[in-house]
Amino acid sequence: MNAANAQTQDVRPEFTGEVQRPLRADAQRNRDRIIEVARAMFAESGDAVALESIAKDAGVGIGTLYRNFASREALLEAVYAVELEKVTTNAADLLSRLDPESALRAWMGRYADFIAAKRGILPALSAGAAPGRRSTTRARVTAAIDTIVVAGVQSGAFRADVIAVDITALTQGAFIATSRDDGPERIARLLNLIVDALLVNPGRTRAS
Amino acid sequence: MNAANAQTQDVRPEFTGEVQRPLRADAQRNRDRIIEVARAMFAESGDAVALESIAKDAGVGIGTLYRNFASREALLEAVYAVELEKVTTNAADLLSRLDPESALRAWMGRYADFIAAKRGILPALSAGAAPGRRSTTRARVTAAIDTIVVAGVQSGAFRADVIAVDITALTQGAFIATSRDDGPERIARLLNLIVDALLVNPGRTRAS
DNA sequence: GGAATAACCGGAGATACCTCCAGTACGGTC
DNA sequence: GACCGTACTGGAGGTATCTCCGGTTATTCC
Repeated sequence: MNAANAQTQDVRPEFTGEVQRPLRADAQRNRDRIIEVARAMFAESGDAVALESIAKDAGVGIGTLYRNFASREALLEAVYAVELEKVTTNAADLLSRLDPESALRAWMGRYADFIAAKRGILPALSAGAAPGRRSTTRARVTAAIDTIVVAGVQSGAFRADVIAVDITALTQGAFIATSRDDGPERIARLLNLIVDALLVNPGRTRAS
Repeated sequence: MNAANAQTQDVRPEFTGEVQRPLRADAQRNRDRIIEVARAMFAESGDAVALESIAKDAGVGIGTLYRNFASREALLEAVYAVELEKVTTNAADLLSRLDPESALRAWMGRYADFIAAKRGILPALSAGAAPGRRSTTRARVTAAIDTIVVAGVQSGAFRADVIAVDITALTQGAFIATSRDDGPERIARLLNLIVDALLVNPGRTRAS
């Protein structure tokens, strides 16, 4: 059971925009309906909803749900993809108006707000780190961070030996390692520490 | 495993703040046997062992296992408690031989080695962050880190506004947010970033 | 030693996750 | 509009987690 074939190439990446091979019309309908129902049920009943009840409400069998979303985490990713997109695409905008350090802090603040509102996505973040899995969430977040990091390195504000993917790991790790009970100021402190670690000259921004 | 039992005796699941009566003799025997069997099976078959098979091998019902360990994570914590203790008690020793920064780096290295060897404990770390749960693992790790952090703040090497529990969160987050596939150098990079964030004058240790 | 009474046992059962595959129906072709 | 290949369906079933409670022991008190 543990030596299952990890090469399920049939797994379709959850990508809202582009489609690599169009689904059959009925399949696309089912897929859309599952996401829609899942979003509604997650919003109403929290993140502990049974996948079977989502499938039932969407009028499909559990098998159909699992064919589209290989795991609960994959479904979570798809459900929150639209809202996450707003956060990630914001990086370039922030960067055009702020210096890299401020942009990174601002971006992380928005990301933290998103996570705070959608804590149900945390299992997807954990799963994104797992060996075999592909996480589009993680890839998008890393891309957003990379935009800012590159700018910061070029401007000389950030250390040159820093990699965006490491910042993603630390940031998501900070979310996972804290709970809802910890207030937003706790998360803010952790994120500030992470940003401080990137700065060539961190002295000036240290306060609190 | 000779004197291992004495160590796990007082790690009762719930602490109510009151003095707790010792377990009944048969209950204590069962509890010890469960931990012993679990340790053996985790070591042999990895962390995906069914709890029912652990209970069976220990000669108890699944109900008895769950009465002693409210979840898989609680059992993992108990199993690895002895080895974790070696890591946490090491902090004071390192501190007596090294400056705070070096001690922290060395300690984190040992902690990382422990995690790498016992990756099965990671779910317990995640669970330790959950709202209602009490994690003795997390408390012990934080105590160890605190020892070093306090020394570093006093010596002026570390920022004064830093809290051990935040370092615990970032450190454990770094473990959770990476996978076994990421080599040890990946973890080392993340841990170094965390330590750098604490330093008042980080410039000198930055190399790579 | 022999009740009395907590404390503890253990496994059946409820629930959820995920897999598998025989059957169904879509969409291109003629 | 009928045919055919195949993409897709859906739910039964296997496995694991965790709960519940009638029954069984250990311990205490006489």
